[in-house]
Amino acid sequence: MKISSWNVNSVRARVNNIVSYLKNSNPDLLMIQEIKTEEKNFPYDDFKNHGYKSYVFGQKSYNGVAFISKVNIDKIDINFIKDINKQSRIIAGTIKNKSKDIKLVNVYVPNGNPIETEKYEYKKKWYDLFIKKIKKVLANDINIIIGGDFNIIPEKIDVYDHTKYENDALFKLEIRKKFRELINLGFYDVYRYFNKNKCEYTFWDYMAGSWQKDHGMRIDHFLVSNNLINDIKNITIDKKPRSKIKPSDHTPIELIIN
DNA sequence: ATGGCCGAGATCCTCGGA
Repeated sequence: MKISSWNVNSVRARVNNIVSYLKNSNPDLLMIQEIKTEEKNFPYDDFKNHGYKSYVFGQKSYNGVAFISKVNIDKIDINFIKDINKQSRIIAGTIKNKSKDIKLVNVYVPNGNPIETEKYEYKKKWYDLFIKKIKKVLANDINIIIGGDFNIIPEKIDVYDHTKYENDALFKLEIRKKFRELINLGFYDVYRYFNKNKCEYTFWDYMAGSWQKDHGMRIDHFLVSNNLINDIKNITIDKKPRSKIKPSDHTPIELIIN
């Protein structure tokens, strides 16, 4: 089974790119973030025409997450944490793979910049609430996949020039520690597990010719609970969608489960 | 060295993103 995650930066502006990705890459399930629209304006039919059912947690203009899936997703949960700013940032659900129930958590974590503002405080609080909730979930569900835009650069190797990001909400030590804290509950950063020293990115800013210069960062991740790691066959970053006309600034990351 | 974009939504600019 192929599960992908992609911050699409507006689902309505990206319908053609998303459909083309579904046709070319054929994921069984795609987690998308930053859909920037309410459920009532979600382009359900465009994906339905290609055999995908959508499960949406939207918001007007900002944020919003969804599953686009060929496999059935049960127990959809749009109240995973109590978001202090009432923003639509997490949709969870359960799928069956072989005989295992797997809990999927699709996240769009707050950016947090600039750091001397409420936005950064919100990001830290959001992570604290999320970590607390995941700890609770682990008591009942042993097979968990957390995918999405974590807005964290885990290590120096994960950004084109780490010296520029020491005081950035994506790379501050304090925020990278939240990522470690989450992983230490019992998860693997799957990309890094399979690629010990590889330098690849999932995001390139629209500005400053970042894509052309490969000034990117790895901020979109798949974490899987320890129980699942031996079921993971591979993980890849597909750079093609970032090179298309009218691209998102992020590109998909794809997880293959046996 | 520096700065360079894009989407939504209500106008002809602001906010947010990373």
